Amino acid sequence: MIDIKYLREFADEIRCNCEARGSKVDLDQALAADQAYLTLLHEVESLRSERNQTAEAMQDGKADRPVLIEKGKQIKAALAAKEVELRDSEKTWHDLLLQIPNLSHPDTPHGQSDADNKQLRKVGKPSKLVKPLDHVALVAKHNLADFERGTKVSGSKFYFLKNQLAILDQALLRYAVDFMVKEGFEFLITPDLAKEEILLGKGFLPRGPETQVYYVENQDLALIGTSEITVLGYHMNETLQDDVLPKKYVALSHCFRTEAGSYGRESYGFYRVHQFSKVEMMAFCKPEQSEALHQEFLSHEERFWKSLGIPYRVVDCCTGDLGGSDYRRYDIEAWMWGKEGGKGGYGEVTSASNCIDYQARGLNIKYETKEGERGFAHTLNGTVVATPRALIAILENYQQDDGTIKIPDVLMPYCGFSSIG
RNA sequence: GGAGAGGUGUCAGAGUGGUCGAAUGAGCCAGACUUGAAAUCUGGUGUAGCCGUAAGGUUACCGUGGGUUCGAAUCCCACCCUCUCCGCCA
Repeated sequence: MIDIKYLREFADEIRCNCEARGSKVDLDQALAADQAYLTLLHEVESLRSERNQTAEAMQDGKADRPVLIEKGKQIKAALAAKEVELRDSEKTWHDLLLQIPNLSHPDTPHGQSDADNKQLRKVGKPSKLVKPLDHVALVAKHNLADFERGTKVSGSKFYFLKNQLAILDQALLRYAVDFMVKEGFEFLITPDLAKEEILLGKGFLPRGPETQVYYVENQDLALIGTSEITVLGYHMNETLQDDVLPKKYVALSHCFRTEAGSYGRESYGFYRVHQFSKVEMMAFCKPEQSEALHQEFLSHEERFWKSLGIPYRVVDCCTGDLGGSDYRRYDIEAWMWGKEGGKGGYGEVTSASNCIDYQARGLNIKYETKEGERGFAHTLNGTVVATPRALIAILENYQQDDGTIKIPDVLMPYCGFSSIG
């Protein structure tokens, strides 16, 4: 959530930022709602003050009791009506406020969509293959997954992982966890469901036609789309002492996304599915620490993908491609032979975001220094690896001309085999 | 799932209709005493919104949400959570 005081003071800057990000929120409406809310707040508070004074006058017993009681009744009635107005007004105001996206880093490239993202570097080269297959063909060739039965059991975009690929999936997740634990990250396996209030605090849009979230019927629960939600919730309503900051976690969870409205080539095979597993970095820190931590996250991601031997590129996401809570985001895109109709291309495998205080404000996560300085913490998140999407990159880049698939060196100890087929 | 107990400030723990943002103790901070420390003494010590240059004022917060009342930490209702016992279960 954006800082309302900042909005009041720098409305024009926010307006420009909303435009750059392609946000449809009506700022004037939000500002008007804020004014209306404040006016009502003053009215309600002065009525409450009057009520309190009347009740106090009652105690000393000097005044005329029946008169005071009558006055109290009148205040009560007036207050009841105003409080309803106040509550409505607050909801309107809050709903609008939630739609305002985060500020953008000054160096963030301007653009409309992911096509305008700025490539920072390319690392590694795709190996030369006579006739590279895409992962769907490789999976079929080696009996590594079952999409048809996934659909039969759970619907489209569900799958079963099978045999060596299922082992590889586990190996990759475990390798990623070990990789981050070595860096001093605290390991969490989180719940796969979270309360709706946490999703709201994080700034996810609530139940509605555009939602990406699976809700549990008759319960205040949703399946998480990322462990970012549960790890943020972990410190919700807490004040973190600065001697423990930055706090760095590596979290493992399943992730569930409805992927409403996404069809076609981008959802081919494992690329876009309803359920996946993800190893995610999360950090909570003081404001002055977040930029360096963001770079650190990116460097962990790059070292991880380099260690797998997968060619990739890094992009600095443009304003139009940023999520609502992102202040700045870097994506790593891995080489995949199945992209661009078999010619090969880069597909997103990680993203690292600095959300500054946007998420912390919504979830009430603060920091406090010994000197007594208090404020909202900064939060960051970054993917280490998500499966099965990452498996696409491994299968397609490690296939050999003889039809077998090699296992990346670093994963062999986790797999117990060195090739498939 | 059943029975019982309970949820109050950093912690422990009082408070059963007004004088309670909340006793008392501990902790913490500052000061006094001391060569230093301990002990002792004195003072201070929650968060957030709004108004205000500030001093300060005001509102809200005693698990959550409703209700009763002129007035609620205190009474009523619902829910959540914790603990103990029983049952069930990977």
